[in-house]
Amino acid sequence: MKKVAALPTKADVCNVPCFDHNKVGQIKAALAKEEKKLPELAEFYKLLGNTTRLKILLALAQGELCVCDIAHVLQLSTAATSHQLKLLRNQGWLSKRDDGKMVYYRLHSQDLLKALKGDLKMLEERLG
Amino acid sequence: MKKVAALPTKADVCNVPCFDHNKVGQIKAALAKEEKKLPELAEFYKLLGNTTRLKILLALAQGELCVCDIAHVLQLSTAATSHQLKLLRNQGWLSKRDDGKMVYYRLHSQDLLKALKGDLKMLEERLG
DNA sequence: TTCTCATTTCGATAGTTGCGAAAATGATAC
DNA sequence: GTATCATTTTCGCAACTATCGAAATGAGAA
Repeated sequence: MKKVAALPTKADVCNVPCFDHNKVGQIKAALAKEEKKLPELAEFYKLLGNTTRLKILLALAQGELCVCDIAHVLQLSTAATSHQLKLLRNQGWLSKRDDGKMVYYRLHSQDLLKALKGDLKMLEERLG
Repeated sequence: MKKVAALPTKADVCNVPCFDHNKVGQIKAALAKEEKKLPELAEFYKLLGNTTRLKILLALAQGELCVCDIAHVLQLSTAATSHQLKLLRNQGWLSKRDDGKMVYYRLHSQDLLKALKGDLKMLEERLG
């Protein structure tokens, strides 16, 4: 019966004639497994959905940099830069190295960069 | 002189001693080319930074679906579903096919799905 | 101590988002 | 024609989020 939680009563009979029980059930089943990973994937994409953070990643692709120099590349305050770096660090994409007063950041691995370049290439190559 | 717009005067002499002119200049030059593509890339990631839209894409990976069935898979109203579909369509990732009153959506190509699966795999495989 | 680079906390503002309600569209059926 | 149906669109909002400045705090260097 009630497969749809949001529409408690007569959802499948009266309100939504086009609703195909079987198909929807099938799709839901197929999605069930992948569904668990979607929040993490979405968080990942949210993190990358920002030009400042993308710029940081591309800058660090050139080698490690101190916060101050990153800030100058971004033309941003060190506080704001530090905040963005923290977001990237929190999801495990950056490593830091302390050297006296300075802190140097670098990419934790090349995997992210590879994915990023792959996506960019896909965007550039598509027709429409 | 004034390379940094946000810090009009004496930015490079007094306020920011750690600032390495050469390095920053190098990085900026290296980024110049890729920088133009970043807004588009960020828009792409923003679009994917949402579990509902990711779910739509995975659902359509199974084959074309009408709005109504997608809405049921998502447990969302048709209006809300239509809105999300439009966002995906606007960036060229979906095609639609009219059949009488119904409208069927499908993935415009498999490229997006491939990229998505690639990113997901990368997330799953990383150590940290 | 004092200076410096970096981080963190707080706060505010600006901006975005996701969706409901309702009107509009466009096709079918009667 | 009218009625109905699936979808789209417009409007608007309430809630959430993001980004950053200012200032306090850490932590190392001199």
